Amino acid sequence: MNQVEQLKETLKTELIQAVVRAELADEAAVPDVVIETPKEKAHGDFATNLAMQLASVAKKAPKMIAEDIVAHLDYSAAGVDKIDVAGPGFINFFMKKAYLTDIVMTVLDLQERFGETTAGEGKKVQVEFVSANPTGTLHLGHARGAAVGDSLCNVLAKAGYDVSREYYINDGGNQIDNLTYSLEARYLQELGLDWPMPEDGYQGEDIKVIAEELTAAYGDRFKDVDNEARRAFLREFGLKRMIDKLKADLADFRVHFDSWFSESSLYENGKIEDVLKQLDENDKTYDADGATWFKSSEYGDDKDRVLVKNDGTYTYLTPDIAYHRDKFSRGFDELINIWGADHHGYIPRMKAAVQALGYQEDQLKVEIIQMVNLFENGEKVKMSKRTGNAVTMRDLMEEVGIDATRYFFAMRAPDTHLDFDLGLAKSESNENPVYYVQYAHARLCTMLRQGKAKGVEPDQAANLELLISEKEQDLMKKVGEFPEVVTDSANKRAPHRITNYVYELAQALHSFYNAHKVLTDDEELSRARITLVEAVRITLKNALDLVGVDAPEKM
RNA sequence: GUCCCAGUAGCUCAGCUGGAUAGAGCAACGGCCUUCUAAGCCGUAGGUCGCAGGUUCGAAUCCUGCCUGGGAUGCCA
Repeated sequence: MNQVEQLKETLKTELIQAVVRAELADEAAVPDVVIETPKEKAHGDFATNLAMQLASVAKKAPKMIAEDIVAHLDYSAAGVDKIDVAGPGFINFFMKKAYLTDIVMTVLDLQERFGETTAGEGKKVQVEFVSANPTGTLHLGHARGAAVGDSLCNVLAKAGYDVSREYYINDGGNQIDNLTYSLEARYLQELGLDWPMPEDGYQGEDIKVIAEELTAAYGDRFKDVDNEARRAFLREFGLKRMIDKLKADLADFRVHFDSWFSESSLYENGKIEDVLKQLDENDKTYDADGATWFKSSEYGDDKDRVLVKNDGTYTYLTPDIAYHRDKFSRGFDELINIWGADHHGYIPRMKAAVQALGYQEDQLKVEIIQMVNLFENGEKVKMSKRTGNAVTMRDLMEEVGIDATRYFFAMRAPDTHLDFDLGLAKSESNENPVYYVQYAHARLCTMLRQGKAKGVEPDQAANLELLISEKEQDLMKKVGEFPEVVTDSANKRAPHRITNYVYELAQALHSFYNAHKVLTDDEELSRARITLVEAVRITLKNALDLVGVDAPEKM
């Protein structure tokens, strides 16, 4: 447990004791004590609404109750310096300041581990994200999903979950046949044959590029073989190329998966048959109109869903159910799926499937990534200037850079529509929040460098008692919030809380920087401040790591 | 029709398991570089939290209804 949590726990315990001593209520009758951090500094370091909550139990006015509690509180045990009763019955606590300097010491102690919490209790969580079809390039929505998914994984891991990242490769359906036929056409055209593209084939440049690679490597070796043999080869070749490209794009975006799960493996291992059998045994399927149906409406879905079509093939849902069963069989306590908004209507049937297989509904969590609209100069950007096609993830990375792209996507709640301002993301000015926070880190590094040159370095033995100004204390307080922010962000599966925090920390740093000179003639004070500077640097770096943004040492 | 998301300052958004005077950035206006990076800081101004009810000591936050914008609703994947 970190300082701030520790402090709050102690305060809670002492408050309950005070309530009992004041004979306001039995220990069992005391409601859950909520300790909040007031927005207003005049309202102290912490505050509680306990007196208001007790009003009905103690049958007294909240203000009187508050006075009673305060009168019976053991200040020194609670670490409290001063107390105010204010407003309708709030109790405001001004804490002894030693806890702030303890925070700095802890950061120096823990280094890159500062911010870790135990909220996840080691639970095994799998996060499946991106999972774009291996038939094309990654676009805006995928980029957002990648940024959010990866950041969420980082946050969950920091909060004590055992996290596994997985990409589901949809290589089983007929879109792969389509890919094969498209590649076949491009390949044979490359060899001079007049071979038509399939009707809804993939027209993209990437297929042509693969066809060129194919002829460069194999020449006309697959020209005069029978269709089946040629297609089997092209299928495998094309798929591998597409997946390699996805991996490369994602790696450049600093996103790495622990596993790439192949849909077609479910067919090969008979896992689809298995899951159909299990659903049948659980009495969750029936036959009608020549098809096999899943009784998803038993679990709140709008209607039942087809699993096996009347032509004997599976719908998309069927392998997906087998896939989720497989995930659980690998021992995960919880599954998180990050899906594009176009899969939104799919949630109830997947949750139904999970329950029909005997798992709890909330063991599967689905986060929806809402649409991204690109803007430049107030106008909507639909096409890439470079290619004339839809804007891809790689376009974004190249045009605005990885840091800005990842920061901007991590910055907003995932399930809200996002307006991405290209001009803003590209601008190297104070309008751009990415530069603001990176600049803060660079500043910290500069001070540390110059301090080192003068022999002033961070020191656990520094006299931090000297850090008594408002800006210094604000900064220490902000640093101390980090573990709570991590826990909160993980619990709510909301990585944008991290970018909010990063911004606030940078703000507190810049404000401090302008108010005080760190390296002065006063060696003792300089040492204390440079120690604080180091703690802030570590915290800022740790937080930026969570959202996959670089922390530069110079700008 | 049903479901989901959004509606908060001129713009982009935080805040939403109820709490004190609703926050930040940008834009506007006024200050601060002989000082560790001015990609920064300090200040001023800016609001019927979409509308109407309800619950509560207390509602941007919870409930109901409505309005506006976006999206989802296949024996496609």
